[in-house]
Amino acid sequence: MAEEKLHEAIDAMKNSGVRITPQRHAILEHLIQSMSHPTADEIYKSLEGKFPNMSVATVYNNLRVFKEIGLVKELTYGDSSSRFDCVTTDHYHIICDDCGKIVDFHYPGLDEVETLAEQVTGFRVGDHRMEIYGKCPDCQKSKH
Amino acid sequence: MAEEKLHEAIDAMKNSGVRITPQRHAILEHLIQSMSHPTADEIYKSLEGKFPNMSVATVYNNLRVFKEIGLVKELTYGDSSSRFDCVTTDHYHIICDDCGKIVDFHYPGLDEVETLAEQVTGFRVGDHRMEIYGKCPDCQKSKH
DNA sequence: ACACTATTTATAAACATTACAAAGTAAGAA
DNA sequence: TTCTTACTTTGTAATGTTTATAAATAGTGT
Repeated sequence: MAEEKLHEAIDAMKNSGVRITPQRHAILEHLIQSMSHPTADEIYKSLEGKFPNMSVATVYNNLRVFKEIGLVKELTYGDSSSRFDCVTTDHYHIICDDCGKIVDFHYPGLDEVETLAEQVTGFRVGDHRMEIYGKCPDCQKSKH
Repeated sequence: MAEEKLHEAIDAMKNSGVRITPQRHAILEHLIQSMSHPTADEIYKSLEGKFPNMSVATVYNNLRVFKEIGLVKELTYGDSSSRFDCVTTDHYHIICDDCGKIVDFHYPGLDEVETLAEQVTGFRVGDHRMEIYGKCPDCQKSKH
């Protein structure tokens, strides 16, 4: 499953003429395997073991490359640092206001919204993002 | 119209026990009158004339206060700096991938999505945000 | 294996945002 | 009105993320 996605991603890179380096391989693998939505720094730290000499710049560079190919999406919430999410299936995120937990949330998609937006604004729409905010079950229990 | 909104905002501040300073008044006024979605720095610069001694910190401090009262929303896109939007009526934003222009876009709201999200994830939902991305009419013409 | 070019690395720089302490001021009480 | 107190502002320094740069390195097609 994860193997499969990794191969697909590598194929996408080949098709885009992007070189496959060990660092890129590892960053992608981490993004696919980790169920979380890591920051650039978290990725950097978690690969320190395998790549003691890897630079933070490499992480940022490659996340940008992945974004440009469309393999990865950047999530900019209120916090200081961006989070990165492997684009696999269409899904949205629901975020806890208290503890910051991010949970994937599948929804049919909002094609009608995109269509209406095109008509109203004259834009040619390519994409959209949505996040839902609330209080996760754990934080609801600990009502302080 | 703008006058009215300003008064409402000031009342909201009074009710929350937040002091009304000239700086806060000016920042709010600017946010309401400007049809754009300014960054903290843009607000700071545009008030240089009236408040030559105002600190950037004041702008940030007060934007945080306004956010806490619910008068203002912070918009974090891919760019480096956040943008701030006066909460008036429910609306979404459509953003040009090329030139970064932000256009307001009214839509009935996505209550069903919130409801479904509650059921699926167990969160208690409070809010959501959505942005649509595309190419604005101007940038469509100048096909480079 | 070679050559060409993209990529990595290390470091410094840029940038937005926050922290802090001292000076100033809004707002209610006397 | 004046006083008092706690909240705000200011100026500056610090923090933290992200980008720029140049030299060293390593993929990839031939």
